[in-house]
Amino acid sequence: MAQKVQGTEDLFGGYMRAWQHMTDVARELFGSYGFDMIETPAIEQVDTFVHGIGESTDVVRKEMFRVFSGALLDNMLESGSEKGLKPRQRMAMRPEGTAGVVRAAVENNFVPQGGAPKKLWYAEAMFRGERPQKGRLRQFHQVGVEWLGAPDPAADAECIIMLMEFYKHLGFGPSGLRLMINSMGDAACRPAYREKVRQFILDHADEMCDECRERAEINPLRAFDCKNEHCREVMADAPLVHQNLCDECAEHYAQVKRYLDEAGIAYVEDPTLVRGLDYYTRTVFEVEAIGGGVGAIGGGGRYDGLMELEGGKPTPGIGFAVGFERIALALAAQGVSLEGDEPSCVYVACASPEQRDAVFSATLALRQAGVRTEADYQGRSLKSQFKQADKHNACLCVVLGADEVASGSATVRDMSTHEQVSVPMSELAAHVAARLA
RNA sequence: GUGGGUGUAGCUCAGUUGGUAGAGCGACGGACCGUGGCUCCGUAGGUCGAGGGUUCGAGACCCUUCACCCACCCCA
Repeated sequence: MAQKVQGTEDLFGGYMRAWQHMTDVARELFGSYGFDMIETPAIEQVDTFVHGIGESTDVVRKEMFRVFSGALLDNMLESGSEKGLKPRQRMAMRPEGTAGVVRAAVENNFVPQGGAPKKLWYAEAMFRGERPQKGRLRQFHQVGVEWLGAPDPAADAECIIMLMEFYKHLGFGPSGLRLMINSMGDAACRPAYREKVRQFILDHADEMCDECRERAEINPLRAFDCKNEHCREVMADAPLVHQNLCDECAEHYAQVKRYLDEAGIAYVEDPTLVRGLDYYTRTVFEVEAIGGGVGAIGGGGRYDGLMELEGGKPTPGIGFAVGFERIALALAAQGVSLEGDEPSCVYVACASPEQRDAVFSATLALRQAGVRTEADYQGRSLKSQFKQADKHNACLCVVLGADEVASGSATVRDMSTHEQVSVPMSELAAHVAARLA
């Protein structure tokens, strides 16, 4: 039997409705904050991700699905190298949303010199070549926002407020989430801090794991996240970012916190919070679901240097992304289901096959009146048709039998009260539509 | 990439020291034949993931393979 690709899922039924519900909530909430929807291509040039996400990150180094045309791939296999390919021939499936949106912003000049900020949101599939496990797929879905051209710390705070509001609308209780924030500094202070941490690790190299020694050169800040207990102990004495922020970054961070306090947003400051994508500057944040065992269900931050990395003019930016699959798991762990029932409908039944044509006419009229209508297409008995009506969540059942057809009427049964009324066929659609309204 | 686990009816699973498969739920049908959700009765569904081996005989044992799940890493 044909099989789906590892780590991918078919979205259908209640699960599909859950994803749609999430995007509906996003459209409404983000729309009220002035965000417009954007859809960027699922494939981009590799360089778009390398420049944005960072060459040293795991996401870029080993998790991107590279894409080549068949002919190109044959040539590469023959020559044993992808050298000589033009940049636009080197493509990858997007592993996250920000790089592509920022690329689109550069290309379409969304934020012209002196122009107003651009606020965008998206709901798309992302692709990462990881081993699947709980809350981790190779093709998964994210909803995210990007707010470009707004350096004000109010933007950071509003982003976080909107994110927390989003979780609330999806059904998370106030105690079900933990928001963590941090500042990573900027081009003025991060390099020096990074060097301090690098030096610290090198000074304690003999006490730390191999991985952390490697991290010293590649991404020293990541050593704070090491799972090795001893490394954690050592890193507890490492210089913290808060004492090493430049004045501008310190004030920005303080202002963000003041705004969050005013909005009544609970947060935990985590000086070791280091997001895995290199483009972040200053404010970073992450949201964890308490229980459910899926870890982070959303995160984001400021990326004031990213537009330049993608070849645009210096333009500040901030955004976040949340994972649909993980949110569904986390909510389920808290006893909340995102999955909706099949919407209710009107079922048209016939007492015997002689009335099949009348059923056809009635369904036609009902659907033209905008009513979600179901009928039998297997020649089932009337009893069985009623069972089907139940399965389809019918609120009304229209019955057409010999008597009804003879008198030009229809029997309309209310499925919950069992009340039945006779309605002239010519008024059926209007009658049903009125009762559903 | 590393480590652990599981693959038996549509679903969740049981299958005892090897004797060619069962339950619950679901589906379908029926309970005086133009009326559902409850109850009762009945019916149908399985190349036991795939291939090979040991054996008189394997769902159970061995090998190979595929798929999925979980954990590490990293992240949503």
